[in-house]
Amino acid sequence: MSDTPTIHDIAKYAGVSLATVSRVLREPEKVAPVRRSKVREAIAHFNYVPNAMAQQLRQPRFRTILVIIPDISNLFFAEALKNIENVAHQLGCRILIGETQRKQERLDHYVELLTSRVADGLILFGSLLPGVLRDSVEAGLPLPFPLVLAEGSVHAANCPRVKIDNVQSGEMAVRHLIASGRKRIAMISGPRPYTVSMERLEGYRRALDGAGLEQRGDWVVEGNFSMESGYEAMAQLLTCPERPDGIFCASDEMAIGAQAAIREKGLRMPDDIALIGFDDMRFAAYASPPLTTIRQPAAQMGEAAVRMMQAIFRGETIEQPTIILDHELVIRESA
Amino acid sequence: MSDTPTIHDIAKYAGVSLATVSRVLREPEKVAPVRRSKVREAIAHFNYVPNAMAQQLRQPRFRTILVIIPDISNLFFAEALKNIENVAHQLGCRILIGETQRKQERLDHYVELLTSRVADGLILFGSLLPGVLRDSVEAGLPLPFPLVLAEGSVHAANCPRVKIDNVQSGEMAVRHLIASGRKRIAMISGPRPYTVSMERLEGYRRALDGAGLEQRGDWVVEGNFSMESGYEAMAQLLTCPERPDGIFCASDEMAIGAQAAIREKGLRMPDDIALIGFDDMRFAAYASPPLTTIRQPAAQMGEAAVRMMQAIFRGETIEQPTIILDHELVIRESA
DNA sequence: TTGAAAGCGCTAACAT
DNA sequence: ATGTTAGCGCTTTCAA
Repeated sequence: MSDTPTIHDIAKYAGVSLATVSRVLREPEKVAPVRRSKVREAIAHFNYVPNAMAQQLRQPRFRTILVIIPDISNLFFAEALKNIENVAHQLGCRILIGETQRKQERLDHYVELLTSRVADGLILFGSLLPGVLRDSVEAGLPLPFPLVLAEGSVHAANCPRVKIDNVQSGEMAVRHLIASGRKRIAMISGPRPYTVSMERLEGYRRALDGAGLEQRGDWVVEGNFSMESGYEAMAQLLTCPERPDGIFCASDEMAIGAQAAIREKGLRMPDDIALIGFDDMRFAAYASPPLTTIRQPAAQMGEAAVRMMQAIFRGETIEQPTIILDHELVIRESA
Repeated sequence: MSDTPTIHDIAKYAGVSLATVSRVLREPEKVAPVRRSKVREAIAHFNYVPNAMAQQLRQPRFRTILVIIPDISNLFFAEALKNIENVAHQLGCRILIGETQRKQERLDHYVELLTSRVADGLILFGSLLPGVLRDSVEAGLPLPFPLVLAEGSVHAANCPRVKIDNVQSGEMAVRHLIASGRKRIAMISGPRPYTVSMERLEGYRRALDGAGLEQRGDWVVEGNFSMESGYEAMAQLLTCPERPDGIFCASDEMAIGAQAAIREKGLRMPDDIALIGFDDMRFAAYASPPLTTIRQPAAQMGEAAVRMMQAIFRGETIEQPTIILDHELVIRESA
């Protein structure tokens, strides 16, 4: 924790000018070998590393991407994040992570990192929109900083985004339930204000309409994507006069909560109740019974988002401003 | 994405000097109301936000903490991280997160953020030690930057750290198994090189010794903390000529994998095999059967680490350089 | 090939 | 109460 050496120290020690030290650092071939090694020696001696702030100030390079997610302990985001880190690493840029806990205030706080130029671009997961962006995004106005929307929940005019087709995948899930002969199909949906929730619910409705199956108000109960809420929603569903024989959960977490409620009642899956989740997170295969689910490609989503951001940084025109990734039905044993 | 205004633009627009603008920003009461509002108007007009790099360069405040964890999709770390974010927020400092995936190379890459002063301090989870620190930490030499060790796995002389007592908690887990009458107790341990793994294993040994119970080489199998490895380790344990009737898993993830293997064999928990995990992560309560486990206070650990870092920043002398947090036995249904 | 000097955007003495 | 000025640590013309 001793005092940090600056370029001056190096210059003095090596008996050269600041400019020479700087050159050794970034275009060493332009410095005579003798001095070059003198400088290198000094650098080694002081254990010198240039101050990144100062470098950045003088010669701004795009480099830091802020990634905002609603909840860091949600495995879907964790998985996406992981790949974002990986790809960003390769591409030589830095990742900053912010967790909003779905609070507007925290989101806005993080977004200050962009306006104050600590970060150069934003990859935004979740359904909240930063206050500063509210007007511009909706109206399709130019944005104050590079932005990529991920998981596709915010309604934004022409902003680059990467998502899956939530209504189609919701429909696919419910169709699978229908194909196995279920007639009384319920849904544990995501929280109401979020578009992902609404889209998956829409998929559920379409599948039911398509098959001419009954739809009842008390067969749709709203959770908040957590296991706890899944458990409670399922408990409630189990009290319905017409007990459902198939359940579509808008997230695997909720499905795992629901499974616990079903097991507690001594009911069997899929015999008594078939259950399908959404995400295919790491735990799905180890659930009891192993969870049938719709796979959302978290890793790919992360990668695509970073690549889009890079393209924006480079000033390339984005040929495909919204990328829709493939979802996939993963059949295990719960349905 | 238009050109960013600087303090000059504001000054010119408001017809005042740079200094006045700067003052309005940080000590507004020292500026006459008329000009103050003129400046504020200009700020609003340009939508001006000071460049954080430049601020930081001029007036360095300790503010950014780098948190390095092995695996972001491991819920234990996710949980700790969450609280770190929260506390740091309150304390007005920024968090950068780095994931090493247990690779020395990635760790060292992240540590450059410290030497180049993008970050001001490091909270290090996991058992890897950055290359730059190897000598100094072991020898107890002064460190090149503020460091707090969390989860207590690295052997470091007198570096501030926060951990739990892994051997005692391992012992507690196994004692619980013994108390329920188990005689043939196996362990699915963490990976060998890590001290946390070794300490929990030591706890297992002590408990067995204390009770005079048999210890067999094939009753200890090594996993890597993942569900997959837990599943495989359990499958292996199930082939032992003397089948264990109690299992201590060094992580809940491995325990959940092990549960799947046990269920597949049609064995019942805890009747045929009692199982105890470690961590008490979010999924433990929803496992089948709900997992008995040792609770590791992830959130507290995060909070304590941040507070220690703050103390170092402030130059306070740390009265208690190593904080040992309490673990706790959480009895559910698997043992 | 090298060095002097002018900034990058901001803050804080020091004057006034 | 306000403005002038000298940096923070670095990069990059521009001369030499």
